Amino acid sequence: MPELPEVETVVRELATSLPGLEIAKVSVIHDDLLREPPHGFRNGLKGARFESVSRRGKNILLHFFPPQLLVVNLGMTGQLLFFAPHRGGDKPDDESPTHPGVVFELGAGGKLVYADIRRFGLLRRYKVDEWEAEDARLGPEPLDPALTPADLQMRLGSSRSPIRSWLLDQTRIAGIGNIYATEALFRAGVHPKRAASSISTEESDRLLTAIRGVLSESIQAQGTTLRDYRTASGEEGGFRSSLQAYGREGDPCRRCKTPIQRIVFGNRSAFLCPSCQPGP
DNA sequence: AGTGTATCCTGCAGGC
DNA sequence: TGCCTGCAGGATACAC
Repeated sequence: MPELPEVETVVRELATSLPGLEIAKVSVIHDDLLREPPHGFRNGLKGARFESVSRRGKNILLHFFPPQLLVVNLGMTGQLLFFAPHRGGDKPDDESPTHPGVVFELGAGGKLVYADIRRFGLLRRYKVDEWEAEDARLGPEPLDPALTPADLQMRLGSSRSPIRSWLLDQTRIAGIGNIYATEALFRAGVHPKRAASSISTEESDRLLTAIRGVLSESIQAQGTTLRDYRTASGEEGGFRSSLQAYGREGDPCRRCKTPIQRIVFGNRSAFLCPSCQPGP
């Protein structure tokens, strides 16, 4: 679930609540979520003050003072939940996540909880320059106006990989996952198995428009909840009912009524309308 | 350079 | 009710 719109939603919420708060205590429940020993992680973050929150691709960037970053990738089922300080009468048990992985107790009495059922997520600390090196490995942001249709086509031009695989590759373009790749290709009328290099100028224009449309509409709806995704305040995203292809195998295409088809390649399901998205 | 496969892990839906 | 299989938003590593 957590693709660009879901991550953006979480980031926007956290950006209104975390800055200025200090980490009072760190509890690591599942150390397989980290890339370093838990004691180093705890000691490195205790006393750190949140400065800002931002996003890069599908990564949540928590910026601290003194300068360092905590970069959170939600994997498949990760949640980053903010709990404001309690007042009398609250029942914390009702809102406690079922699969906490790391708990940050905040100076003001609130807490930030990373929860993750499958634990494919990752919490990594970086020095600022270390992160810059990682950042440089990611492709451009699809919503960045600096990315032009001509840029996209130039990047596509050199690759013979299927366009769906190309879109999922974070080093080529950052933030797109299986749901939004599926939806954008449907909107653009491009078959998921078409070679990236075979995409025409007109098609890459349509594709970029479709990518931006589906991502920004989903951000408006606070993302897509299939099962586990929640915003930082625990809400479900509302974009699921707007999906036109993803998960709709056998259902009629909303444009032409042809049954939506499911195919599998690259170890992932792809959904398409065989009529609106003619084969490679 | 690409692709197919496997891995990490848990939970749920569907078939029997 | 229970057991089994397949499948899931992601990232990465491997052999070919």
